Amino acid sequence: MTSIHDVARRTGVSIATVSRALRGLPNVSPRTRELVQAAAAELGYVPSPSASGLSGGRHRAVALVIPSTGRWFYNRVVEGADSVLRGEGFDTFLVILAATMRNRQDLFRNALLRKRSDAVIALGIDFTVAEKEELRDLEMPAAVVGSAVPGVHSVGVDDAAAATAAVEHLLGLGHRRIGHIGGETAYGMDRSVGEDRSTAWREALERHGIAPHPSWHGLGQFLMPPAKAATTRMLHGEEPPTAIFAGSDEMAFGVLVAAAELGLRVPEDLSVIGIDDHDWSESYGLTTIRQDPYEQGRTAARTVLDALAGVESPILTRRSGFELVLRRSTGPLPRG
Amino acid sequence: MTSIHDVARRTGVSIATVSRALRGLPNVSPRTRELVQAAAAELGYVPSPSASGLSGGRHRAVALVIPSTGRWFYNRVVEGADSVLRGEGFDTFLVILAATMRNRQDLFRNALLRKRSDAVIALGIDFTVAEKEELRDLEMPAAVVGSAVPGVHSVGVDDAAAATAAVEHLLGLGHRRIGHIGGETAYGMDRSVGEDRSTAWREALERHGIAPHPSWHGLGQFLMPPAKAATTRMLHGEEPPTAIFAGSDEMAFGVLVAAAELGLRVPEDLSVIGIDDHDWSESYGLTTIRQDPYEQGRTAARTVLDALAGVESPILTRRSGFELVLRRSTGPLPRG
DNA sequence: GTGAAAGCGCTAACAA
DNA sequence: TTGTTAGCGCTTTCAC
Repeated sequence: MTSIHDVARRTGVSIATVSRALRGLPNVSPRTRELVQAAAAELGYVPSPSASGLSGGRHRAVALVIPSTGRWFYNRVVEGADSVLRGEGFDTFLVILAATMRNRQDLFRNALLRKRSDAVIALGIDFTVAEKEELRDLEMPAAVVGSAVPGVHSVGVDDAAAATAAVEHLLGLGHRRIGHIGGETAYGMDRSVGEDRSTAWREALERHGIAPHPSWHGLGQFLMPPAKAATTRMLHGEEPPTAIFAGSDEMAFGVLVAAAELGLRVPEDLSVIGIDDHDWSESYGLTTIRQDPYEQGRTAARTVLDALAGVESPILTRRSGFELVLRRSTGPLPRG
Repeated sequence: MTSIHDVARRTGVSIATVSRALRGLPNVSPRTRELVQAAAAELGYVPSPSASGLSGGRHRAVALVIPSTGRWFYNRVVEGADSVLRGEGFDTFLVILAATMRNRQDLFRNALLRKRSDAVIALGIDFTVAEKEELRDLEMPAAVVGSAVPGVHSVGVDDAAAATAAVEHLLGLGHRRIGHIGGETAYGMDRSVGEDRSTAWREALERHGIAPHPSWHGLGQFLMPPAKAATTRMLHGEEPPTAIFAGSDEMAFGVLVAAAELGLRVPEDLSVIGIDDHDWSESYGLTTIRQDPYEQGRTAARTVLDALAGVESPILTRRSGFELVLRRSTGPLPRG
């Protein structure tokens, strides 16, 4: 494993100069810098993260905290964040909050995390009050993806607006009995995302003078199987809806499967809309509100990287865009 | 950030003793050890991975190399591996082989990876010959999940056997026109997994005197959308199959969606079987060959951890189990 | 059973 | 512009 000394020896300069040259610091003559860079490349030298972490406090790693690996959204964010991090020479290490609460004690106060990484990106997590404070008081850059935490950088769609757009689409098609499969109860999930979407659904209906029937609100935990089950129950209820707004595309898939099993045609008998534009949505012909988690991950990564570089942007809550994608799963309310 | 010195001061012993006590090394009196452990707990002391990495060469981290985050199988393996790693105090850091080849140069020779982690777990990767050698010659423990690499620890199902079981199931139901949606062409994937399954399909048919029609073999890239597209083409061909064996459940979902769109009833008009037992398969009523990637991840993690502890097991290729899970997507060939 | 001291490979003053 | 030096927080001889 070649060290900084090897590069120094090879170039005839001191290790301090090698360090400066390689990190792009000033006070290095262009010629020296070139020489050093050439030697480093030739020798395949890569600075030891342990050593620089110890001495300079820079570990060249950021922690990515996710509730689980099981949802499309998280995976996309992880890939997005990792792509810019790796591009800048940072490693990404994963903190998966398993179903067991164990890993979650003092989540952000956790010394290991702090001793190993330079920044934290946390996604879609239903933070406790204590955790929000920990996050805010963390002595390193942090960003959250999904929901806003006061005092911390965040990226995400405006959930209320996105959900409203979905419901308005159904209302515009003439539907009035509009059900909703929400995700707000899942453990460890960002509660506010699910709640904001559900609240927006309810309020949109009420604005149009519709009082949602209690059976129109099902709980899908942001997962396909429970969404399917909830939909089946809903469609068996009295006054079944003619349209369903699912809080995520994965839940919308569950709605579609449930409908198919009951022999309902989509969109003739039931219109379905989701949020996300999952990789599979086009194949399902699912109408949805598209958002871009990959880009959100990239933005979060850039934010913490900027902060590490001293470029502290004042913008705290960043809203990423969304758009309605029309496909085959929604249609006008048939004249009854 | 409390350091080893704080613990030493608090206990009145030297830092060397603290180090020994905490790591469970011999030559520490029981009483001292207790005192040290108590003080460490009280102070919330966690050894700095950078420092121990630098001095002792133990980083307490393992690299998890995955092609992408987009497939269920990988995610399950990652969660499984992470669960045991974290349990032993190791961090998991991710190396995602993006679609761009960039990250892949000298994959396992990559100094950064070696300077940061104690072991490597690589999954489902279509290794080049050079990479297989790098992996074998790596001066740290390694394990692969999915396919066997000669000379390296590996875990995975016997793909040929699992695929054969799937096809035999369809044959047993009387089907003879059995199509296959395979995954062997996807970039960056472990080619042998897809190929082994496809070969097994072909051989099973041939053993029964059936010459598979060329149109019966579609390419699904281990992803749902291309699997759906390939299925649609296959079912539109001459001599459409009465049953389809998909190389993974995600591809089987694509088959189901394609069939539904064409108005085919499952299993009356088309039987479908997959491999995996994906989280969603039960909701789809999909008959499948179940395997357990979570457990495979755990096994891989234990293997490298054992090796790090000096317990080098001689078993190189570990076969993990599979079983047929009967659901509603397969049925007897209707008498034509 | 325990401590002192030398390093691991870097970064960050401070000199020159 | 460059080099020297003192750590960063541990592990690991080697003494005691």
